[in-house]
Amino acid sequence: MTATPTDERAQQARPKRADARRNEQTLLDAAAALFVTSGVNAPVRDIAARAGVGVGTIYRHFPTRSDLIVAVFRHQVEACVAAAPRLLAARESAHQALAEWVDLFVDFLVTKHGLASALHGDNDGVDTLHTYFVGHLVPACGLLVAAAIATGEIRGDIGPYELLRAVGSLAAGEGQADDTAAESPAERAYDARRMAAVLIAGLRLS
Amino acid sequence: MTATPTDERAQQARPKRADARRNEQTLLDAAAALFVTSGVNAPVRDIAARAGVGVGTIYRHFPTRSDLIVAVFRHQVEACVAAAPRLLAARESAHQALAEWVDLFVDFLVTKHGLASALHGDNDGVDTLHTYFVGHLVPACGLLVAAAIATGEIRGDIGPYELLRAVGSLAAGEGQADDTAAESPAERAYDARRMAAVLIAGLRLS
DNA sequence: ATGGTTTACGGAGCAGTGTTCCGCTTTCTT
DNA sequence: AAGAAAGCGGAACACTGCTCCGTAAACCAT
Repeated sequence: MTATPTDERAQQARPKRADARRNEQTLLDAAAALFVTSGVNAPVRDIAARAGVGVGTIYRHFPTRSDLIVAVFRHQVEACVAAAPRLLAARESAHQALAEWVDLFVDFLVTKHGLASALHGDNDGVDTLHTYFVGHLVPACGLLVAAAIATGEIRGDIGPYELLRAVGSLAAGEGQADDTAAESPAERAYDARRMAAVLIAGLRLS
Repeated sequence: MTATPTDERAQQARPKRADARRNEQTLLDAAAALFVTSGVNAPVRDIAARAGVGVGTIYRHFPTRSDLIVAVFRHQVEACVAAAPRLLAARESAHQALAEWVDLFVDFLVTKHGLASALHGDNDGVDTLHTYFVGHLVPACGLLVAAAIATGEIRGDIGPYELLRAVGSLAAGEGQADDTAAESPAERAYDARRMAAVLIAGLRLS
């Protein structure tokens, strides 16, 4: 244990092979493209084929599908996290900031085919995905919730975790077979943003 | 087309064979039992094995998984439908009746492994399931919503269909890996009933 | 350059799904 | 009892996720 040089991983214990780095990026691009057209549950073989690699290569770089999804959406999640304090500072009311942030979050989820559903872990290795999202977004959401509680705008017995889960669930509902162009008054199509807004409204103290 | 006797199907054009009727019931029992232990996505082979029939027999009686699910839960859905007018008559406030009915509905969904998720149609032949639920529950929910709108208790721009979908989505969120026995104030575990209640509260006119 | 070592790749193959199809069995009718 | 109709069983196919290991590529020392 002399100086444990391996701890200094930042000093590239040994950089990955060139083709490995190239393949990782290629895979990310292929996955991102396929996620748009076929949703986050696109077959592994398809992603591999699109990237021009074998399936083994995918599993080496991204052991579980969650790892791949997280890698693809990392930037957008971080942007969402960063928006929380910004909104809080820019808006007059904390509740208003929370509402807008939730809208942002829902927008992010519904524009990715099945991302919200994937969060719901029907599958097995979804832990990574869930953990990542919770780990990053709960603090951001918590900031806004705490602020709104402090100003007495919303009830104090709802935690950011459950709120996030609820909003995520509402977002998962969108994207079904809903071609009722009729738009009749009482049978309006499902809109996750609207329902999320209702939920946030329900947080208010009477 | 003389008298078209086949139209009078109620007059048993020709009753199903005895073994067919027996198998259908056996399958329903087997499916119900397996749905409890393994969720509504239990493998077709398992259901067939438990009923002691071949997989072909399942597909003959229930062409899609939705048909089977609908058949298994028909009674409970009808009970839920029947509860709506009863609650409306028994409660002072329409909003209160709506809240209790939603609670009933959420309870029904969360006690069936993955039923709510199945409603969310990741799969293909979920149309039947979705159609059945919507067809029966939207009117029931609509009754309560209309009453609450009429009394001026809730906003008038939310339809029963989207409300039902939202509640179903919230219910789908429950049943994850959530063993946080800690129950810390801000990180409370997800409870679909609580969140559904918040949603219903959000319907109120300020 | 060259040889040896390490790293990474490819894709065949396994296991678990849903779904179809058709020869055989059971039931019903006469 | 015999023929016809209805129903059954499960092999077989298609499509998944995932593993494993022989082979190829990249790297490093000389």
